[in-house]
Amino acid sequence: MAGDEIVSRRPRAVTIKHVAAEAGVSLQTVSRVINDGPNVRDAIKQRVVAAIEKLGYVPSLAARRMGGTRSYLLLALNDRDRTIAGWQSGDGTDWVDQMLLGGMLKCAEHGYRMIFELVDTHSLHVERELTAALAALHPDGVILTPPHGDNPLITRLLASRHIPFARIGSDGQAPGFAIQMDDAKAAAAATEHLLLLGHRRIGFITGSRDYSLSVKRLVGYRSAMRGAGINTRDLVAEGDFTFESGVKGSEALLGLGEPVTAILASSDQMALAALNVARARGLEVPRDLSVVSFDDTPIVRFCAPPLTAIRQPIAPMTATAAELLIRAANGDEIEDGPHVLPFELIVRESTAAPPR
Amino acid sequence: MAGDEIVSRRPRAVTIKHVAAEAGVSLQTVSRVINDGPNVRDAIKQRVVAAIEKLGYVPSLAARRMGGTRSYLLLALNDRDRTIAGWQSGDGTDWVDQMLLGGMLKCAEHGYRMIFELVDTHSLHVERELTAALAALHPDGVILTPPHGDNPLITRLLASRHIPFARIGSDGQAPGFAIQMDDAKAAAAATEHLLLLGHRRIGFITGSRDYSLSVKRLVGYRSAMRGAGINTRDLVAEGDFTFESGVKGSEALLGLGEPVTAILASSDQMALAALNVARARGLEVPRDLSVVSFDDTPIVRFCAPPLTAIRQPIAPMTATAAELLIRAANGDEIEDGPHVLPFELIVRESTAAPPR
DNA sequence: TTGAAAGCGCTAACAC
DNA sequence: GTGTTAGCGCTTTCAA
Repeated sequence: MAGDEIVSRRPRAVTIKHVAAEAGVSLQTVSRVINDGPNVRDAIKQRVVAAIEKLGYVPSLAARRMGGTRSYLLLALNDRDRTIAGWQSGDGTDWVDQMLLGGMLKCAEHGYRMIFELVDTHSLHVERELTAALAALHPDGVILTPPHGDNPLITRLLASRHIPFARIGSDGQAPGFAIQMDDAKAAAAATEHLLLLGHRRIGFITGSRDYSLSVKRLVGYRSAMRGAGINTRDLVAEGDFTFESGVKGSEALLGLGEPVTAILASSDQMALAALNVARARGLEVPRDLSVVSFDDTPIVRFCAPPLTAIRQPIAPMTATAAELLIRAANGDEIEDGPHVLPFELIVRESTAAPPR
Repeated sequence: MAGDEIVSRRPRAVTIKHVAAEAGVSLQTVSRVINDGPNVRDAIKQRVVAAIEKLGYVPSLAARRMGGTRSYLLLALNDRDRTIAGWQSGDGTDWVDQMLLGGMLKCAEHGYRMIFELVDTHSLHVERELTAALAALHPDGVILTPPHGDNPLITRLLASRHIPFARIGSDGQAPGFAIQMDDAKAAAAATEHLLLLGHRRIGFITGSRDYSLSVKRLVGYRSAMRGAGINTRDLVAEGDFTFESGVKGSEALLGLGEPVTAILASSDQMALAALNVARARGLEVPRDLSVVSFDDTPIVRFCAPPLTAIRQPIAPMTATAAELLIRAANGDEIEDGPHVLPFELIVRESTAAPPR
């Protein structure tokens, strides 16, 4: 170990200086090459690139953030309570996974990282929590998932600080990039699928009021029903996406004087609940009752019977969010939204013609 | 907007300077308070804390990393191919979610963040990929999930750079903190559960050879069978955790001259495959065939019938990993491992006495 | 027990 | 086109 006294405690990594020395140019020139800046002759660029290759140089995010105006970080915000509850109960929802799939991979393409955080949308401290995360990380953009995109405390704070943000599954009439699927059209499509099978008593279980998309889905369902000349007065049950609320809603709809023959549920958990309630009442799905889910999560594919469902493009929406934010950080002009991504109606074995 | 010319383009956040000025002390004193350092009188500490509160100051991670020796970042590494394939196919595995649950929340307790990355364990570029992530982020520690913890290219690189790392589900005889459940004992427990029900022809489908825990599970199964005086010569099928390999393995085991009456599968996907193969052969579970899964993921709870399964403590293991790494970054002495966390055998409806 | 000075690795602004 | 300088917000080191 002779000579090792010279080795500093903090092992020095390859920095821009080493590259500059290796290529025989100034720091600034290396910086320009890294950032694809103008005013570098091709020959020099080659030399720098070669030096970077040779030394295996990768710039430090922290240093870039300190020197410059960007952090190469995107912050993805999810609702704390709902997310943790879902993880702990193992509810089988893959929202977060799909977000990672879309967001992480898109970030990686551009040298960005996506950092996941949980904040309490209902807490009085939302602003404090968010401020703290912003101060610690200085993200170049923030991705808001429902219901955060509909929370004015959050959107106003972000807007006032001029931090670009994207709202997934949230309305177009506000600051921030709106990225959505057409929830109304999706609900209408699901309803029409049931109408086409011959159903007329089609019940709808809504999502939580915190989510603007809950309303849009209800609107889509109502318009499809109205188009078929059916009154929906007694056919709507209020839910909040949870299994329990799905149980309540299903029982209400199946306990009507003239019970429903089909249930369109605004979440996978509520659809599963409908399945359970039906079974408890001796109803067979889809023979006696058709069920449609609004989430196409793994469990609705593996449950018995596999459920007909609307597939939300969560990964593509998150990828789009990341891309818009990165482009915004690059100073690009972004086309006006809302950015609407296509849904899919996936027909499986939980829907059939009504009994009789 | 008069006076706004003074506002810089880059909106200045609250920094340590502001806090120092507000409290009437030097930067250094504020830094000491933030870092819980020694040599600060209580009265002064109070003043600083009050100033921090008042201004809503939160230190910038990037600046702390630049100035000091730590980044307050932990890097969690997952296998790229397997993870992405799982996300895209919606296989219902909640490994990543459970890691986030355990890791993120533990990090948050200590002002740390966990950053998720995917690297290709089989690629020739593992080292390049990992080096790049290390250079960009300078994490204070790395969490390795299977099979990365068993990849010497990765562990050696980390060890040589003196970056603390934790290996989840990997063996104790190597550098890095080993965090595991007792895979052998778990396999034995599952086997004994089946033996107790009266089974003797118990088939086992192994996991991928890349994973050291695959071997340990096989060992546990074998020892339990040996204890019951049963020869396992024809009872072991090789799988790789995937559904397809589960189909193959199940078919082999059910196609034996004297077919198995129970299958212990090393993953949820393979257990599901066993269920499918059984159904295709007109076998009813658990009447004609018992099935035990080695993952307790949401789908094995929602499938029909819900599967008896070993529950791996993924969230607690990840939390432990994060905690050990953070303590290591704090310079604490860490007790010798391996750190073994308890598993659970959860009996559901897929296991019963053998036919006849 | 406190403060002052230096420097981390990079980018921005400007000079050449 | 290219290089020089200053400074980002902290921690470290050393002096007081």
